[in-house]
Amino acid sequence: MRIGELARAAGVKAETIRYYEREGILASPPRTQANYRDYSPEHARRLNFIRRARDLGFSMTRIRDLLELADDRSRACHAVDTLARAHLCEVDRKIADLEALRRELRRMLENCEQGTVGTCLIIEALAEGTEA
Amino acid sequence: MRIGELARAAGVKAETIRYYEREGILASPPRTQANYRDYSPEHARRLNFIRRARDLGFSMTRIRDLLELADDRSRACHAVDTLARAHLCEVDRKIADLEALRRELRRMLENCEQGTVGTCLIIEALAEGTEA
DNA sequence: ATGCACCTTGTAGTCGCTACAAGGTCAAGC
DNA sequence: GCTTGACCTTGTAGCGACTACAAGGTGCAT
Repeated sequence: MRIGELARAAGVKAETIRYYEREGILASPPRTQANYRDYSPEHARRLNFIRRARDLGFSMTRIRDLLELADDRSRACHAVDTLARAHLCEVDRKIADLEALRRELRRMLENCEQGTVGTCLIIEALAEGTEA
Repeated sequence: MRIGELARAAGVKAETIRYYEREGILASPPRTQANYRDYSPEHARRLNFIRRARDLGFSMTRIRDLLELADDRSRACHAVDTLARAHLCEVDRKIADLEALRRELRRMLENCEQGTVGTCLIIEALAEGTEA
């Protein structure tokens, strides 16, 4: 399997795959005579894992950890649980932050009276900024 | 007002202020004889505006636009409203994405039976990834 | 033999800072 | 007068997770 084919299969760009290899989270595949990367289904599975974890917002560092854990099938799965839980906490926090921000934006927008900028309460809200 | 004082007042680092100047969203102040930046209260107000908008998640590009609008006090405030509304949409979308992600993470975690990695449903959920 | 899609490497750009290095300035204290 | 230390200056490189591009090699069909 060449890089383009794998890329299409996984829904990423070839450059991203090379980037993952450079970063050491996807093993370097063997090369063909023409020096093309030659991927196995195992590579495809691993790339799939990486993409799925990325889509769930795991960082490259966390994914590295997850992959290491995933490779030792006899290990207790407690560590995996811990990583996932830590990630969930981060997501919770991000959502809370964004929701606070949304409330403020909405408040700004509700007060807009569609006059001129000179009396614009949105601009004013931004200019004051002592009460965030 | 020197850069350090302004930085403390605005709650940013001096480097950040220089960065804003380089990016052209904060005007270059005059210099003292010693070539130190010499800021006026007007600079402080503008920096405050920038920080507040940044804290609300506006991008530098959007802030540039907002500042331009804010400077023309006679202009209709419709454009400001439009920018803020567009930003609110983005925030809404981000929240929705994160909430979907959180649901999935929670589902993964609920199924965890704390066995070994070989049977870990979190790892499996990541490995499969055909149903996101 | 020519064209085209694909592959290779390396480098630089994205965003919003942050960190660091090497040096200049200034006020206070001895 | 001289040192110390806090501050300032510029320029450059790093973060994360890619993305884009350039210059060139390969493979296959026509």
